[in-house]
Order: sequence, then C-alpha cells, then structure tokens
Amino acid sequence: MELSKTSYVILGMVKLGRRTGYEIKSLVDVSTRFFWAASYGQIYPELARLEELGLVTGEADSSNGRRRRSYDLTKAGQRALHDWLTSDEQLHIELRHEGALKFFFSDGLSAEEQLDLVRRVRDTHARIAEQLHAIEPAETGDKPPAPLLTLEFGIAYQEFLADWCARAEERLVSAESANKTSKRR
Amino acid sequence: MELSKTSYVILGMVKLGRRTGYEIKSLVDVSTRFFWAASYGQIYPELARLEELGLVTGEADSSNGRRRRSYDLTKAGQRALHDWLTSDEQLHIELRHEGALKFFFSDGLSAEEQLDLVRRVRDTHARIAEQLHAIEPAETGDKPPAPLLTLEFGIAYQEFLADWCARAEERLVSAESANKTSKRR
DNA sequence: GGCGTCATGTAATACGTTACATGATTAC
DNA sequence: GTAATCATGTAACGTATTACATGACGCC
Repeated sequence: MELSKTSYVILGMVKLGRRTGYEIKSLVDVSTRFFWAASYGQIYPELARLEELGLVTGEADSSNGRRRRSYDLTKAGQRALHDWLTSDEQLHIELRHEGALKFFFSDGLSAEEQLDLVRRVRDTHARIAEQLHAIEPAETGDKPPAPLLTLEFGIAYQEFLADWCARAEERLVSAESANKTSKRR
Repeated sequence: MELSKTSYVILGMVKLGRRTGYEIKSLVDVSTRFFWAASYGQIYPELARLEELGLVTGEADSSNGRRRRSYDLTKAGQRALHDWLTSDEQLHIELRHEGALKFFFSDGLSAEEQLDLVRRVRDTHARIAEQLHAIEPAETGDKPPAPLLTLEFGIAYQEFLADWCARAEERLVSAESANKTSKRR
C-alpha cells in the first residue's frame, strides 16, 4: 500500500478546502477523531511527504496575518482520494475497547463490582454521545451531506453502546435479586 | 501506568487456566481480538516480563509430548488483575473504522459509488456477525459467564452496525429516486 | 514422507502519541 | 501586559504487526 489511512484523512480534509496542518488537526479533533484520530506528529510530516509525492501543493499564506503554510489538492491528489474511496480492498476496522475487555474477564468480580464496571462503561458512551450532540452542524443544506450523516452515525453508535450497557445492568440487577431470594429460602 | 492493557489480556487468559503463549494467542484470536487484539510479537516478550515482575510463573511442561512453557498466575498477578478490573481510571476506548472514514469524505462520489461503499461496510459487519454466531460456547452453565455475555455483546454490536448501514442504504436509494423524479418534471 | 499444527521466539518495520521547543498574534 | 490561541515542527518513546527462523510431533 502506497499511503496510510491517515494520509487519506489529510487528503480528504484538504479536498474540503485549502488547509493548514493546524486546521487539519482542529477539524480531525471535532470530526473523524471518533473513528480515525490523528496527531501533529503524523500530520506535519505526512503533509510534507504528500507534497513530495505531488498529491498536494503547499504555499506560504499570510492571509490572516500569521505565518503559515496552506495546502491544496492537486489533480493527482484528487485521483488518489477518489481511488481510495472507491477501492474494494478490505476495510480496516479495528476496535480497542477496554470496557468490553474487562467485562470479558469479570467473572471473578462480585456482583456490585461487575455492576460498577458496566455503569462506568455506560457513562463513558453516554458522555461521548452528549459531546457529539453538542457538535453544531456548520451548514444545513437541503441534502444532508456526508459529514452530517456520519455525525448521526456516531450518535447512534454511542447511544447503542450506552443502551446495551443499560440493558446489561438490568440483567445483572435482576439476576442478583433472584440470587438473594433463592438464598433466603 | 505499570502494565499495558495487553498485559491484562495475558493475565486474564492465564487466570482462566494454566496457559502457554501459543494457547493465549489462539484464545485471543477467537475471543478478545474483536475488541482487543494481540500478536506473538507482544505475547512472548510480555510473558517473560510478567514473570520478571512476579505476576506469573512459567515452567517447562511436556505434558502433551511437546516442548513448551506453561504459565500460572501468582498471588501478585491475581491482585494486579483484580486491581485493574476494579480501577476507576478512564477506560481506553478507540475505534478505527475505515468505512466511517470513507463515508465522511464521500460527498464527491456518485450516488451509485456511495451506495456501493455502504454496502461493502454492511457486508463486512454482517460477515463478522456470522463469524461470531459460529463461535460455539464451550460450556453452558446455568448462569451465563462473562465471556458468553461478551460474545452476545459482540454479536449485537456487529448487527447494529450492519443494520445502520442497511437503513442508510434505504435512505440513499429513496433520496436518489426522489432526485430522479424531480429532475424528470 | 509430507503436510498441518503445535510451539517459541526475534528483527525489522510501521504506526502513533506525547512532550517539548519556538514564536507570533489576538483578545481582554 | 498577559493569557489564550494560532502555528509549525521534531525527538523520544511506546505500541503493535509482519515476517522470518527454527524445529518437533501427529496424522494420513
């Protein structure tokens, strides 16, 4: 593979408009970071590399009174982005979920400890869902553009996770009370 | 932080029974890998390190005719595992989803290309859901132990994602037909 | 005899985060 | 004037994957 997935985040952000590295990072932090994060340590070197490859062109830009470097997509960059978007290669999908991991190993825990754990996981997702709800959609055209649909997806995703935890909590509570009842007999 | 999350995967697997590095890898590949993966390159060096730290004890084990090294949890290892399970530190939750990423940048695509993309994402999740359905629960005790509940969670998770894609497909199709109708007028 | 699996391990490489260094401009 | 933000970049570090090397055992 020529480019990393993170390179496409950069190309995509530049496609949406002339961008500086700083702007790309800010945009990523309120949008793609929930399913594809990126840091300065990746963005700046990668912008330089993409320029070498002829996929973006950078130029000094003092339009806002600050010294900075803005990038545009080249034709080759547009092609690379489109090729990636329509490629039928296996999608990279990866989850690292410490809550699920703890849950998997939670058989040694007491009922209360288990419940605490599920509650913490639910809180985490509920908080992220709130965060996403707070993101104001910048423009409201007639057709919902992809970033808006993706935001909707993110909200549904976090709420699904929070709901699943809520249902698991109910199950744990009722299992526990059933257990106490049978012991009392 | 003393130990990485992956160390706890190892400790957890050893808690479930005396294990070799090879066994840990095999177990991870059919269980935690869907929310926390691990490779030989992590497992073997980390087992050695955990032994140095006194959290596991390894010993040569030829019980099955092959030369191998099996590990057990020490008291300190059990404590470390329990402390992690009940710790209230921020949970590490991270998603890398190339499908969502492409979707976010899909505004330049044609309606058909967009639809293809969503279909590919749905297929991916539907396939993983099937894979999970195929995992036979080893033991069926009266109370569902945590690994089983986690498997249920994994199935619900993948099915949620596939369903969301299916609904998105419907929306795309109806938006497209509405668009054609209005153009015809 | 050969293939598949069991089994251990490491080296090279890639990927990604964090922290730091540096400095200009803007808002209060 | 000073704090926040804009802005660029790198070095150190940590994490993880891939590929390779090696070899024994069991089944057909």
